[in-house]
Amino acid sequence: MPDHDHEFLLNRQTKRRRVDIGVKRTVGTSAASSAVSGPASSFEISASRVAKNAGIFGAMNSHHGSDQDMLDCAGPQFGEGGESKSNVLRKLLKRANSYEDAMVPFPGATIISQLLKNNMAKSGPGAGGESTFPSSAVSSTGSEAPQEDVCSNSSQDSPQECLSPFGRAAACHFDVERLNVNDEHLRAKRARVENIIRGMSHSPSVVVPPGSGGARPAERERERDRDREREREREEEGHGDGPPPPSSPRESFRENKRKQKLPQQQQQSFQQLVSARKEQKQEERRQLKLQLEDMQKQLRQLQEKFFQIYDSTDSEGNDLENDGGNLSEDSGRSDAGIADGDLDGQDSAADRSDNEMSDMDPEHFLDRARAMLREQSLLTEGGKPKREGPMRGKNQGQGPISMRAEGKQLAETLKQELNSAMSQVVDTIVKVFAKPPRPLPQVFPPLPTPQDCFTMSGDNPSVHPASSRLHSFSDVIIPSSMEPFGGVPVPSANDQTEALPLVVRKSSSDHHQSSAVGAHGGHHHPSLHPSSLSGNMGFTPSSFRPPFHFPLIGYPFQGPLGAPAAGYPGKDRASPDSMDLSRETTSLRTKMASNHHLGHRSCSPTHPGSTAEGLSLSLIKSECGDLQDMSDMSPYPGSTIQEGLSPNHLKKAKLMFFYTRYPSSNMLKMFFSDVKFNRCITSQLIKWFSNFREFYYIQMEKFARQAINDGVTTPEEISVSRDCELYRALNMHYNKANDFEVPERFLEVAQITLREFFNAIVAGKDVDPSWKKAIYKVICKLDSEVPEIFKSPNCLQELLHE
DNA sequence: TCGCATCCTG
DNA sequence: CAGGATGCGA
Repeated sequence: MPDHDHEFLLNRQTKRRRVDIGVKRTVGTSAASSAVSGPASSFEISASRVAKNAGIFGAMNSHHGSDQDMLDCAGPQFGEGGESKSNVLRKLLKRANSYEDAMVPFPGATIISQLLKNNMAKSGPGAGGESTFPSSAVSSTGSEAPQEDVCSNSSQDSPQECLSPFGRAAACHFDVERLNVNDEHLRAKRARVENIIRGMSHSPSVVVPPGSGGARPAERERERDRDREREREREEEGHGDGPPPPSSPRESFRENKRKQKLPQQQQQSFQQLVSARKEQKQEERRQLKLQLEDMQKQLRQLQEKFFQIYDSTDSEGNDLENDGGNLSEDSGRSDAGIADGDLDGQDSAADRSDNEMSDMDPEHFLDRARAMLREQSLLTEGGKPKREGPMRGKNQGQGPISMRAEGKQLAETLKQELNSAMSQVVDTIVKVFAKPPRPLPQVFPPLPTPQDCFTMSGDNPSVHPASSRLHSFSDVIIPSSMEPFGGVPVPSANDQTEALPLVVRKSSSDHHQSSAVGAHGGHHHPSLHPSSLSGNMGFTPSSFRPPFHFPLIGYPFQGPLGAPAAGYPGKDRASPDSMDLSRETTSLRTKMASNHHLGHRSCSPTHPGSTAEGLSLSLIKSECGDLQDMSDMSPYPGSTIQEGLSPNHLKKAKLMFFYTRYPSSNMLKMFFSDVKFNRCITSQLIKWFSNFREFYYIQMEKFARQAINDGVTTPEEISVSRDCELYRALNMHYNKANDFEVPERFLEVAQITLREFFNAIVAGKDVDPSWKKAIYKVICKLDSEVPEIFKSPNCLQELLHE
C-alpha cells in the first residue's frame, strides 16, 4: 500500500505498533531474543550441535556416552580393569546407533588402523618423553582427526587409552618381544578386519556422509598403502630406537603422535596384563565385527529379497513365467551384490563361512513373513492353496521365488483392499450426492446458542443432536449425514481426498450414511458438491474459521425438519438470482468465500422456507426473542443460506436505503435472511448503510451549500424532485440501473434532509464539528417501513421484474 | 469497556 | 466500499 501522508503513516505505524506489541507478546520470547541475541544464540546452539556431531564424526562414540565411557575408562586405572574393559566393549558394540552407524564417519580402514596402531604402539619403542604433537596432524585420511578422535578410538579400544597421556602411558608400555611375536599375527588380523570394515562401509546401509572423510575407494587404497608404510615404520622402530626414517612430514607427525602416546613410567607387570587383555579384546572385537559384518550381509540379503518382491509386484504378469529364469538371476544378483559390497575379494569366503549359521536368521524372518502372507491370502482368498517354494535346492534362490509369489499376492491383496476402499468411497460419495430429494440439511448461520439449533432440528428425532450441532465449525451445522465421514471436521475430510478416513469407517457407518445421506441430495448436481466442498471449505482447518466463513451450500443446515413446508420451488426462484450473482462475482469485494456460484438453491421443495426463513428466525430468535414466529410471517421461504454477502445483497441494501437510512441489525437480519449472519456480516451490512448515509449526507451538504451559493434564502425554496440534480446523484448511487422506482417518501426525506443542512449551514452551525449530529437525529426518525418484498431473498428479481 | 457511528483515507 | 481511527453513549 502506498503511503500517502504522514498522518496516514502515523496511523499506520501506530496500528502497526499495536500489532507488533501483540506479536511481541505472543511470539514474545523468540522474537525478542531473535532480535539481537536470537540468531547468535541459535547459531550457538546449532554450533554446539555441530560440535557434538563433529564429536560423533570424530569419535566412534558420540558424546552422549562419552561421559560414561570416560568413567569406564577411568575404571581400570583404579583396579577393576578387565571387567570394565569388556563392559566398555560390549557397550560400544551395543550402542543404539549400532556399530556401523558409529563407524560411519570412520573410514573403516582408518578405524582399524587406529585401533591396531594403538595396539601396536604399545609394542612400539618405549621412547618416553617424546614431545607431544597435535594429534590432528596424524590424520591418515586427511580428515581432521582431532584429539578426541584418538581418545574415542582408544576408548573403544581400551579404557586406558582414554587417559592420555598419563593413562595412556600405562597402556603403551609394551613388551618388545611380544610385539615381534605378535606383529605378524596382528598384521594379518588387521588386514582382515580392515577388509571387513571396508566391506561394511560398502554396505548400502552404511552411508558415508559426503565430506566426512569417508573411505572412498581411492582413498582406501591410499589408506592401505599408508598403513603398510606405518607397519614398516613400526617394524623398524620396534627393532631399534634409531631415528625415524626420513619420511614425509605427515609420517613424522604420525610418529610423533605415536610417541606422544608412549608411556613414561609404568609397571611392567601391569602393562603386560593390559597387553594380554588387549589381545583378548582385540580378538573379541574381531569376532564382534565379524558378527556385525554378517548381520550386515544378512541385511543386504533381506533388502535384496524385498527388492525382488517389490520388483515382482511392480512387474506382475510375467513373473510367473519368469520365476524360473529370475531365480538364477536373482540369486546371482544377490550374490554379486554381496560380493560387490563385501570384502574386496579377499577373506570374504572365510568370513562368510564363519557365519553360515547366522544366515538362518533372515530365513527365519522370511519364513515368518511368508507365513503371514499365507495367512493373509487364506483370509482373503478363501484358502486357495498357494504355491509353496519348491525344494530348497539352493539356499539363495529359494527365497526370491517364494517371496516373489508371496509378494505378488501381497500386492494383489493390497490392490483388492485399495479397490474396495476406493469403491466404497465412490459409492459413499455418489450416494451422498445423488440420492433422491430428501429433506435437506442446511447450512446454519451462526447459531448463537445451541438451543436454536435444537429448536430447528428438534422436530425430527432422527437427527442426532450432536450431529446437528456445530461440530468443529463455530457457525456451521454439520448435518448428520456428515457423520459417516468419521465425525471429523468436514474440511479435513474433504481436504484429504484420500479414502483413508472414509475407509476406516466405511462399513460401520454405512447405514448411517444411507439414512442421512439422502439428506443431501436435493437438486444438486453431484459434481457440484465436491467442488464446493473442496474449493470452498476443503482447506479450511477446523480450528480456523475465516472471518467470512466458507460456504456450505451443499449442506443445508437442517435435516428432516418438521417445520412448515411451503412447498416452494426455491430453485426456480432462486436461480436467476444466482445467475446474477455469478455474473457479479468478480466485482464483489467482500472477503467471504464467494459461494454464490453454487448459490441459492439447495432448498428442497418439501422443506423450503424452513431453511432460509427458519434460519433467520433462529438467528433472530437468538438475539431478539420476540421474533420467533417470523417463519410463519415470512412470505418468502425457500432460499438457502449464503455465507457471505453478494453483490445482489449490496444492491438490495441500496434499494432498502430508499426506505431506511438507519436499519437496525435485526432488521438487516430479517431482510437478509438468506445470509448466514454472524458478526462480520452484520458489521458489513451496517457498514454498507453507514457508507450509504455518508454519501447521502455528503450529497445533502453539498447541495445545501450549492443552494446557498445559488442564492436560496429559505428552505422552502428547496425541493427535491425526480429530475433534480440531487435526486439523480442519489439515484445514480443507490439505483444505478434505475430499474427500481424510488419511493416518494425518499424524496421527501431527501428534501427534509437538504433543508436541515441548509438551515444548519445558514445558521452557521457547521462551524461546530458535530453540527451534523442534530441532522442525523432528525433523519434517523424518518425511516419508513421497508416493503415486505425486501425480505425475500429473491426480491431483486421480483422487484426488478415488476 | 463495548458497540455504534462518523470521519478519513485508499 | 472497506479499513482504521476516533468519539460518544450506555
